[in-house]
Amino acid sequence: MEYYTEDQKKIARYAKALSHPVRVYVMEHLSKQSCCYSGDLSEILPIAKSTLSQHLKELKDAGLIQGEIEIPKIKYCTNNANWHEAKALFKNFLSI
Amino acid sequence: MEYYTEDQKKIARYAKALSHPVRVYVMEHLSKQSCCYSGDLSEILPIAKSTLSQHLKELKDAGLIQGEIEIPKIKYCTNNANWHEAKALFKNFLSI
DNA sequence: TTCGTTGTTCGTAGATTTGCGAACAAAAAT
DNA sequence: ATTTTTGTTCGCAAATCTACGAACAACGAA
Repeated sequence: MEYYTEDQKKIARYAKALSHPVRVYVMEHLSKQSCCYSGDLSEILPIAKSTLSQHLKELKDAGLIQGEIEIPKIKYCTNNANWHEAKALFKNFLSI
Repeated sequence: MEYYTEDQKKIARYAKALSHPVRVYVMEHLSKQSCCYSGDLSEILPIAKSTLSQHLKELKDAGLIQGEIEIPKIKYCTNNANWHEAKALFKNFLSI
């Protein structure tokens, strides 16, 4: 038996990914410049590198961002397909 | 030192409130009929009454809903001021 | 080869979340 | 006074989240 729609589950999943100020910050940052390096964020945010890495992994697991190796760094960009899906889902959900 | 803006913190707070399918379901349900009773939801959703009560409390603590005593029931309604704030914040954040 | 840079993964700790049933509280109905 | 209805709170367990430093991996530079 399915009690929740796929959309409801997706909204909850994306909302969970955005349920921490660091991750909201990152997504907002990426909205402005589409890509950035972990090191850039690490200099700005008051958290350990390892903690930041975990937050980025959380966003990556939710599909909102993706990493691209650019030796010796990793370039993080928004995953546009999923980001647009998230936007559309929220737009509908919030009846905006 | 403030690292995150108030808006970022609010978005994270509201997102956290919406980070579970049950709570997305409830808000969607309330969007359609503005108010409902805990018992109504309890008949629909496959969770214990006590668990549902916790989810409603979570939404209440986040400010998205409010309860009104209507003996012997409690009528839950959306908290319109905060729901609109949440909409506006997400709208801006998602650049919709 | 050794060093420096970048960022992940590991190990750990404490807090929070999710879930349930049982117990409880408030008030109307019998 | 007892029962019924409605929903919360308590007590507990398991899982997840957040955070840190230390250790590690990959690779270019010296």
